[in-house]
Parts: sequence; structure tokens; C-alpha cells
Amino acid sequence: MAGCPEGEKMPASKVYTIPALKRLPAYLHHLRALHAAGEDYAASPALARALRLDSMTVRKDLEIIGVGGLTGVGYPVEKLIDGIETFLGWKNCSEVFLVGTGGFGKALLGFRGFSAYGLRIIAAFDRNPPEGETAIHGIPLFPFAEFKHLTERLKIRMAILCVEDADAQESADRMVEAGILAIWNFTRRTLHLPSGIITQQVNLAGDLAVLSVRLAEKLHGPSRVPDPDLKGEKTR
Amino acid sequence: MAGCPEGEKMPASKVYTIPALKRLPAYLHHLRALHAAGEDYAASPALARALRLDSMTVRKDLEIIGVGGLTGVGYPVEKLIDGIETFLGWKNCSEVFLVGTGGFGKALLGFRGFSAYGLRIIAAFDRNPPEGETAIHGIPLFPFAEFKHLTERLKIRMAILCVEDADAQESADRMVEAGILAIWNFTRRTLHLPSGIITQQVNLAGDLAVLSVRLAEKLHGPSRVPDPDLKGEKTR
DNA sequence: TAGATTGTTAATCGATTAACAATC
DNA sequence: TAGATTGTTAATCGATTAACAATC
Repeated sequence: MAGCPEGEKMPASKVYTIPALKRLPAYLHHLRALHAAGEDYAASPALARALRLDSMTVRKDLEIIGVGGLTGVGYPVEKLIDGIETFLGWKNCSEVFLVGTGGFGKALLGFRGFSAYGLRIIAAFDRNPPEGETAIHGIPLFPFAEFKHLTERLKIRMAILCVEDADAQESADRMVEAGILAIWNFTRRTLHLPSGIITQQVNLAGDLAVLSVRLAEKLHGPSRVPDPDLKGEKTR
Repeated sequence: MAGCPEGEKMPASKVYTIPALKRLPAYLHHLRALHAAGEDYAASPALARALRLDSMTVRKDLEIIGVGGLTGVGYPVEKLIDGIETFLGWKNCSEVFLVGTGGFGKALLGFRGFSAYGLRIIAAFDRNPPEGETAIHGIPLFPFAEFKHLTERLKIRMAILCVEDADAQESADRMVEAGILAIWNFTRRTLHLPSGIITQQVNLAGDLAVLSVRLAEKLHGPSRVPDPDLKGEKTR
């Protein structure tokens, strides 16, 4: 009800591009700050300035959400927040498991802010949990042997993989066996899994590579000849 | 010396693309494993299979390094490793500072593997370090007030930013004042800094957005109409 | 030689940027 | 109305994919 002119032009949310999808959380983050500051509308040029983007990029990205703006004014902040959360499926947190409680795993368990990103880590697993330790940062810790049983019982669909590199493939295989459909991979290994299983690899080393090369260019100039002692001997 | 045919065709390392640059650490990681396993040559189709890429992509990427392959055989593993490390400037570790010793900061301090990525965190800083705590995971901890002094004395160029979101811009400003040229930003805030300062933002929420949407599509089908209760009221 | 892979040039695909009419 | 911004269509730019000759 409430006047949908012809039933013909539903918002219908456009096809998204991956880079745009990756920018959505940044909009969400900033819009929440604007909302907290009492702003009702946000114009694309202002959003662009805040997030170091182009105003056309902002408009194209927000088109994905299907929340229209007011010409000459901007986009309604509250509706946009709601729209992005809905689009990303972050309105209700999904419950996930985390495997591997080494350095990174422990840090993620301690990060309180995941609920703002639609995630709730409800249990952690480790191949051999330290004697007597039953929780980390208040999140219950189990031996990995119980992973399958609990995944099935709680119908968990997504898991965070933080084990040692050497155990990555093996752990992922067991996850899939247990019925996990999506894996957030903090390991440096590329996973080989059945098609249909969704994975997202965190590539911190890649970011670092960009940073390293850019800094080197700034310090030593942009011509990057591999090094005097590698010379011209391409082949052989 | 050692026969550079005409002095005319130096490897001269091609212009790189950002996506290719981000893939280089993955090649490096895998090539090191091959080297440890005693392999002398790696062919592009094999590398492609291991890293879930295309063999043409692999060849294009490796062209950047300027280490030629042997037609019909593959690329020399050891030279490639050396070439990638050299290209990325990871042969000798650069010394960096880390600011903010909350959850993520602490995890990074505990991560032993940074030396393989050309990084050595030689000191950590916090606005107010816990009473009596002078080191974390063996890395000395100082109050942030000493950041400038130590940056200048040790000529540090790169810093890792792990403070609370609310302090991100302020901390980054102080880093730049101290002479830092490159910032690896683990904060969710977009930094506004003088041009010429190099930043790389870690966008974990972006990865998570991709994962969330893909999983939702798998579970509920690909048509993502924003939700029945948002209706067609685009404007107003 | 035969088989396999490199390296290069061209074609396709996708994302960003530009231009501008429509709108409040 | 005048000023500003949205939303769309077209043009540019960049990266991936394809095709294939050269090479060991």
C-alpha cells in the first residue's frame, strides 16, 4: 500500500559492482556518524569529500541501495542507513564461529564492534585449547573436534578461519564437511574448496605491498629497475 | 658485466597495476614453499592452479618483476623470489612504529611473520600505556608523547595506525608532524592528510560486505529487492 | 622433432569519469 | 525563479582474457 504509482517502478536495487559493494560499509559508518550528529540529509558532494571519493561515484553507489535522494537537497540519512543495512543483510546479526585462537583470532574475538557489521561470533575453536581455558573475551572456547556437532546443531553458515597457514586447507575442508557455506579466510593460503562454497581472503600483505612500493617511489624516484646486480640476463 | 647484449634491453621492470601488485605477495608466499620443497622451476599454469588465477594473469604479473622464464619449462623459482623481494623492497626490513595497542594493535605486535613481509615493528605507542607495562610481546612500549622524538631520532618513515576510530585523524596528524610518510590505517576512518603522505586503508568491513551479500544470494536467491516494507516510496 | 610454455599484441570486459537534462 | 543536486546516458580509462607466434 501507500502509493506505489504503477507497481511498475519498484526500487528493484540495481546490479552492484564489487568495488561499490566494498565501499558500502564506509558510507554506513559515516552516515551513522552524521545521524548521531542530528543530520537529516547528506548530499553526494559532501559524502564524497568525507570519504575521498567522487560525487558521481557516490551517486552510482547509492543507486544500488534503491533509496532515492531529494534533488537539490541530498539523500535521507536515516533511510540510507536502513537501506544499506538491509542490502548487506546486517539488520540482524548472523551467528558465526571462529577457528584458530592465535594472535589474530584472539584479536578478532576481542573486537566488540562486529555487531555493527552484522556479525556475532558465538563460539571459538582451537585444535588444542589451553588446559582449563573455556572462554576468550567472554566467548566460549571448544576443541575443534566439536566443530561439526555444534555447527549442525546451531545451523551455523559462516566461519572465520584464523589457524596457522599450515593447517588452513585441512581446517577449511573440515568446515565444509560440517556444512559451513562461507569462510572468511585470514590465512595466507589460497583455499581449494568445492564450487559453491564462498570464500573471502584477507590480503594484508597485498595492501602492504602497495604501501611499500609507493613509499619506495617517493623516496628513491619512480624508476624501479630491479637492482644493479640482477642485470640484463633475462633468460637462462 | 656478464653479457648484457646491447645495453639496450635492460629488464627495466614494466609499469605495474595495483591489482597485480597486490597479488605479488601471494606468488612470493607460494614460491617460497616451492623453493623449500626443492623445486627449481615453476610454470605459469601450475602457479595459476595453486593461486586460483589464470596462467596469462600469472605471466603478465611476473613480467613486472623483470625475471624472464624458460620457454617450455617455467620460471626460475629462486630468481623470482629474489626479484619479487627486491621489487617490493622487502629484502631488508624497514623499521616501523605501531600506534594504539588495543585489540588489533596487540595482535599485530604478536604476529611473528612480518619480517617475511619486509617489516619490523621496533616500538609501540599508546596514549596512556598501562602503569608499569614497558613492552608487549617483547616490543618496547612508549607513551605517544614520545612518538615525535623517537621518529626523528630513528628516522622512521612508516607507521601502523591501530588507535580507536575517534582518535584516528588526530593521531595521523601527529604522525605526519613527526615526519612519517606512509601510514597503514587499520582504523575505519578515512584520513585527511597533506598530499604526498601515502596511506593504505585496511577495509575488513568491505570484504565482509562481499561475503555477506554472496552468502545471502546463495541462501535466498540472487534478486535483492530491498525488503517488502521499504516499498516503492523512492523520494520523500 | 614434438610438446609445452613463454611473451606479446589485440579484443573484450568492466569500472570510473564526464556531461547534462530533469527536478526540487 | 535561481541555485544546487540528483540520476541517467555516453565516453574514457584500465584490467583481464583471448589468440598466437616465438622458443626451448
